[in-house]
Amino acid sequence: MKPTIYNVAEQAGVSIATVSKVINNTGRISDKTKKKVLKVMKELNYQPSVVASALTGKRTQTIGLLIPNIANPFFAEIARSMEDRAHELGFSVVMCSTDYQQEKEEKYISLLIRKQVDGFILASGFKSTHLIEELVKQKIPVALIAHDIASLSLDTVSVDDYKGGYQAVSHLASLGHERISIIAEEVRSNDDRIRGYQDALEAYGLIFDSSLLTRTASTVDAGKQEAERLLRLKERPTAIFASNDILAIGAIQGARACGLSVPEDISIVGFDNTILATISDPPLTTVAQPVHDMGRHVMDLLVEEIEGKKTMKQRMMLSPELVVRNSTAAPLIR
Amino acid sequence: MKPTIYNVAEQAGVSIATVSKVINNTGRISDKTKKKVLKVMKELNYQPSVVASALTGKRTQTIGLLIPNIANPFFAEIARSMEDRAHELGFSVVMCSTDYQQEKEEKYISLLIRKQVDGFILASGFKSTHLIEELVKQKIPVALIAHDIASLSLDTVSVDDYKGGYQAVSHLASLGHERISIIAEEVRSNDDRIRGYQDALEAYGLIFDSSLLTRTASTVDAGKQEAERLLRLKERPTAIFASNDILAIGAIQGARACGLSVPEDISIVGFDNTILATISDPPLTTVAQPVHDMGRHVMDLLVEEIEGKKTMKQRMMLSPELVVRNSTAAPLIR
DNA sequence: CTGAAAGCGCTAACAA
DNA sequence: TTGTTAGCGCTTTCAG
Repeated sequence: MKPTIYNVAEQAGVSIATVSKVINNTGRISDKTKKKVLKVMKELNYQPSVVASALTGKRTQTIGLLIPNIANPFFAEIARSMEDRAHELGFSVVMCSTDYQQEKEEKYISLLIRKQVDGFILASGFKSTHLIEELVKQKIPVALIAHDIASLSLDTVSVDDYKGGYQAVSHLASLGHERISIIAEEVRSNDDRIRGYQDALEAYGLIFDSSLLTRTASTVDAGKQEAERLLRLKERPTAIFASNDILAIGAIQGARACGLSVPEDISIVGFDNTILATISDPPLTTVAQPVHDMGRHVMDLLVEEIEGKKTMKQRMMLSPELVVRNSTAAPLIR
Repeated sequence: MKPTIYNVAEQAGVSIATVSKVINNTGRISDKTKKKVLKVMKELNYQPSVVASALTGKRTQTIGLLIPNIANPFFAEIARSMEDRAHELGFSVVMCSTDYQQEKEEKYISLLIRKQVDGFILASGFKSTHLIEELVKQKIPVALIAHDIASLSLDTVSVDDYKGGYQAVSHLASLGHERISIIAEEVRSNDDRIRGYQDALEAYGLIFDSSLLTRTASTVDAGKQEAERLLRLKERPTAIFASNDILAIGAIQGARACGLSVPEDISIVGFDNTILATISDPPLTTVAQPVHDMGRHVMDLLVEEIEGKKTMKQRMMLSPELVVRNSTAAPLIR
């Protein structure tokens, strides 16, 4: 059997209260007995039970992470950064892929509540706002990553999507492109990227042509289809801003399918700067989200919340950064 | 406060024992009281505490997953399939990325033991064999995925690496390639892929040239470097078998850096069939691991073990399957 | 068919 | 400085 606090107490000739105190470093214990207890714990290879301690009202030291899909590189990379920070702070993370289904969101939240997780991190794509309100009502700490919900006052870490869109399009416009198309994903965060796109156009004196704006699901194929469609327009764009790397890679494929080469005939910029951007051919110019910082910061916010050393909810909006690679160039003179 | 079993007992006018029985569907309860209790549970929105029940010796319904890095697409995809099956079976999974560091392996295992996970799944790249033995000794269920440890009798689901290597190289040889190189990752599972490579060569009457065999770390850059080196050999290979998609993509880049085009001048095949293979340019011919089945099967094995309905450890070796895309072709006649 | 009561391993007053 | 004790929320005999 695994040793319990009773075993070490007995072995050390003290009470369980004393053992508990040395485990948690609380109360005042003489050096001598402390040393003795520590020694016995080591000898018995005693590991305090988190379960038992959680039952007395302490934390489970685990946090629930709800993301759309861990198999998506962007989310996997964010998850990794959160996991690392969580471990540094003494927490474990249980992962739940929701596939954007409210049914799963609900199921996993209630499951994790029963398991007494100390808090939740909800990634972009989380739809069930009413569940968040419920959590707040139950005083369960929640933080948002990679999206913001204006109507709710929550700890939030997101990226400045407007700025990201603006940067991407400015880059293209400053290269000399005048017909710039956008392929956006069908999610809320993309609204800001689109606004950034529009404002950048305007800043460069370009007119916004709604036939150059298209929204679709986030798959390589969808990106390819849309790009092909756009490139078959009578007045085709010379540049495409895709709202994530997957769509951008689809767009590259679409361009090639139309017999165009990237970046000579058409420039393409993505968003996220996932591993996909580095291995694409040509390497993708893309707007990088500071994934590492984002993960670290939400976890910090959430844990502070959990440990009660916070008075206010905090929203952090980090800046994206354009990473120029080889999928963009000046348009050919024609 | 969250309602407890006492609240519902009181509200329903029965004892907590009765409530417990209806929760767990144990013992014999009259339909009438059962219905009443159920009703009260619903009214109070009662959720039994997993923590409390775990303390009485029941399961925590959570399993620990140790993988090298969730940000690596191959592991992310496997993790996803395991997560799905776990949820279907009523378990949660907590993820731990070990970065191939024994220090982390040890830390996470001991952490999860304290949290009373019901079992562990250790993915390829797990090094600390002694820790596994320790788990076995403590009667904690363990299963292995994507690798096998011959010396240990464990539930294991892996892929036939030998066969995968054989398939990859057979494909190349049957296309007419005679100088086939291999870039392998520095991990044990790759030994079998190399044996498959060698045997396939022999089967096609080709001689094994050790200068065409190289081992390296698994990064795009390493793949590129090695490919460049190989392609600068006086008698350069006309095909490269890379032992995973990342290396293969690096190899494609290396080939291009040497002014060669894929697959016209050089054929390249990868391994894993991750998302990377589908977005690479050209799309990568690669050996697919049946990730979905693998995840499902380990989880099934582990859970059976956890629930004690198993008498023997089981090893499953699934077959890989060659997926032919556009990175391979017959060599040019010269 | 139902309930009383003894734990599960640990924490936190409160005494001593 | 150390120990006694009453829970935490649930499961499980064992009586009734």
